[in-house]
Amino acid sequence: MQGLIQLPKSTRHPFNLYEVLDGTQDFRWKKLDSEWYSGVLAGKIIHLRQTPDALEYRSHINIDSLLTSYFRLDENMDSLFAAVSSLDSKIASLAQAYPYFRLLRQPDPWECTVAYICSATNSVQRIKKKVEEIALMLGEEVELNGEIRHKFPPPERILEVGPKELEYLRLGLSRHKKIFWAAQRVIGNELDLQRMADVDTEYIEAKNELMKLEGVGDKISDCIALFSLDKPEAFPVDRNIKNAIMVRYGSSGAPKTPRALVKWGQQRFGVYAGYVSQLLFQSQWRATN
DNA sequence: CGCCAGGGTAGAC
DNA sequence: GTCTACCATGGC
Repeated sequence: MQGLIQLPKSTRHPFNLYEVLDGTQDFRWKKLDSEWYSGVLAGKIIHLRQTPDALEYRSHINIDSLLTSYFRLDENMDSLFAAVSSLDSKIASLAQAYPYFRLLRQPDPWECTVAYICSATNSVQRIKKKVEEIALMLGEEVELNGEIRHKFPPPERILEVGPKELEYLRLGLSRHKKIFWAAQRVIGNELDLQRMADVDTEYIEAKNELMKLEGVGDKISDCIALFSLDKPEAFPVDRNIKNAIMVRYGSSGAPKTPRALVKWGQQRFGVYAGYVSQLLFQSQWRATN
């Protein structure tokens, strides 16, 4: 079927599909041609393009609510940025410099967890390649308009095939074992990702639970919490964020150790910390790519 | 060939 | 609490 979703009318922060999907948060989007993108979201294959005032999709079922949630189309970016801008003038100018900025709400915390375990010490291109290879090898096939993609394999599937199978993918840093152990914890109910995504589960509890996984420390747990668990106070700090902060605030305006930077960001930006982290990342990313 | 990338970890202090 | 060598792989 085809679907059409009217886009929110914001002049300051208009929606731009191509800017958003070119971002580095969700690794499974592919360009089909000059207009259409292909993705696999919540186990559904989706084709997407933007018309002047709407988001157009092809899929097997109605995914209006899935896409509205994913792109946070019900969120008013103007008032969000007005609120952050009032806290900090440097962030205010970043919001102006990156009007197409969007924070995605990824529907599958398991996929997000595996993807970000793969992200450590890897380039975006390589993460995309490896995540796609995991889906290709172990995920169920899905088809739309002649295009074949694969769902991201659930933890059950990882457990079923064991770590050996993943080893062939050469994920590096013993990640085949880390992903297998993560699947074990999820299936054994030691880690309840659905509960972590619940609004009643505090950010800090979700983060502590995630950090019990091998290969998940401060930065990656914050990425998972921010991107797929709806915890906006998460403030992932990597080299890009650190550099972006150093450039703007200097050594006297901000701390230098990663741990202290997390605390600094969260105290300064509160429930907007995650948005600010992504904005800072964006600026650094665009400057070096 | 060797060097580097760069987040997490264990072990050092 | 902080510092550092190491991890596995691929790009250069």
